[in-house]
Amino acid sequence: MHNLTRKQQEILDFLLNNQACFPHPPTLEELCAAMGLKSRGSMHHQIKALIDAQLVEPPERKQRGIRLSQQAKDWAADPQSAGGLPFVGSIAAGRPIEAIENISYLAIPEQIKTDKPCYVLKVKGDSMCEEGILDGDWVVIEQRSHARNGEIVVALIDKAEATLKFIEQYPHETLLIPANSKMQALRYQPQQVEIQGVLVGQMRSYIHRTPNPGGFAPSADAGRPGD
Amino acid sequence: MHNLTRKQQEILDFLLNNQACFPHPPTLEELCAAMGLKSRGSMHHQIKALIDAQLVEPPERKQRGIRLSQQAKDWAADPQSAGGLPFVGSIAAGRPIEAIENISYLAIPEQIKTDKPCYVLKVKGDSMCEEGILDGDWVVIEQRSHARNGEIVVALIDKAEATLKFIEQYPHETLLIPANSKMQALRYQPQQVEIQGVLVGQMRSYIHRTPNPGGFAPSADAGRPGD
DNA sequence: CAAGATTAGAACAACAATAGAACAAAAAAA
DNA sequence: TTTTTTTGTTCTATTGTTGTTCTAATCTTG
Repeated sequence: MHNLTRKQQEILDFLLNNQACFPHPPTLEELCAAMGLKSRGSMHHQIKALIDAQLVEPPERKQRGIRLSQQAKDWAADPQSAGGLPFVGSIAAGRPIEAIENISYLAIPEQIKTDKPCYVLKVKGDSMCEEGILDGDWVVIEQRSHARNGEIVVALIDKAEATLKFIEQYPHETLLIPANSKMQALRYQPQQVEIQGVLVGQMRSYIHRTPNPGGFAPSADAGRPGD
Repeated sequence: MHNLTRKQQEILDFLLNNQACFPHPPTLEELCAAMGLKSRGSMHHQIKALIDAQLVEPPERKQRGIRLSQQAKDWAADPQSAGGLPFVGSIAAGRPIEAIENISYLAIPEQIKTDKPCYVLKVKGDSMCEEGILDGDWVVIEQRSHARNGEIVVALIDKAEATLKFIEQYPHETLLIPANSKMQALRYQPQQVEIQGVLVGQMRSYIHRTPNPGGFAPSADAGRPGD
């Protein structure tokens, strides 16, 4: 996350500190003037880096000036949560993602996330239990809109329901496959299924967990030698 | 671990104490000026040692200034237990814990650890797969020598083999119960089993994971309609 | 003294930052 | 509408900065 050069940091700090000074988002030229540069191209080079770092909104070929991303503003408001990933809500098969009100940030170890933008969801339900993803687990999702077959994705179905499943995409249908032998794979038209991210990490707390959850209670007599 | 020379310690202290003074991470030259050296090369010689000691981020030929590693910052915040947890090795059922040479420290989220001393192990084997603990997962273990029935523990058997299992302790025997229906519970005399810690957290990376691991591959024909 | 630590200084390669030109899309003006 | 201006984008060449390596000299410590 902190792979900014010193100049990029300087520009970012400038944008954060002088946010109020500009009535409208500044253009490249205005920024050049404000920071003493003579070439728009040079400034763009720096801004591009900030866009890649998700700190400035990508303008998508419109001309509306340089605007800081929400992430950058959050980061300024709460430097503590720097590097943390947003915990955006919980996902239960068959419902929209249940967003939480106060977005909090979790410090996620490098090992279970990627360089790209990620977010965290809490899992509800057992549709992936045979993959070791249980009710109450956190999952780290890399934000992207495409996936390879066999990956586990957050899929939005008919723009209404969100679910965490294995995905298999074929020309004329998309399969969403649970990891629970009691459940069936779901068939959809490709255009019904919108990928919202791909699973890159998972974690679980055993601190407030009931000893034997999830229907996988280890029955003591399973293989228990007779006396 | 800390085989630093005097000068190296001095520079490290300087970096720790003056962290706030530098708006951006200092360059070698700035550090020279701040500490009264005249040669970048000399400063680099010292910084190199700190990089080797994992106390300064390796810049990988980028130019983003001298930045302390997370480990160094944690160490400063709490010299006793350095924020991150020690990753001490891997545990496979039926073998001693396989210690690794260079103990590294992982930053573990608050949510999956406790206030008490913890350490991290990598899991090998599928003996707990039905509890959602798969081969290759990391587990966070709270260091203690007793457990309640139904907790998952790191148990040392006959002072030789280590294993991760559910525990059930009775006056005259101790059961170590896997979460894998293909495996059997193990019976021991209480004095044969030494508890080395209790599971408090777990995490998993899907980044370098083969799509369908662990014998729980989602068979695409489970519920898949015929074409 | 001898070994190791520290330093200055030069030289180098990789990277970063810049200006400037040219282009395309959007917005504004005619 | 058409024309003009603004704005973001891309590209190249140039310059400056930074980390790195090396050598030799100096300092410290047992």
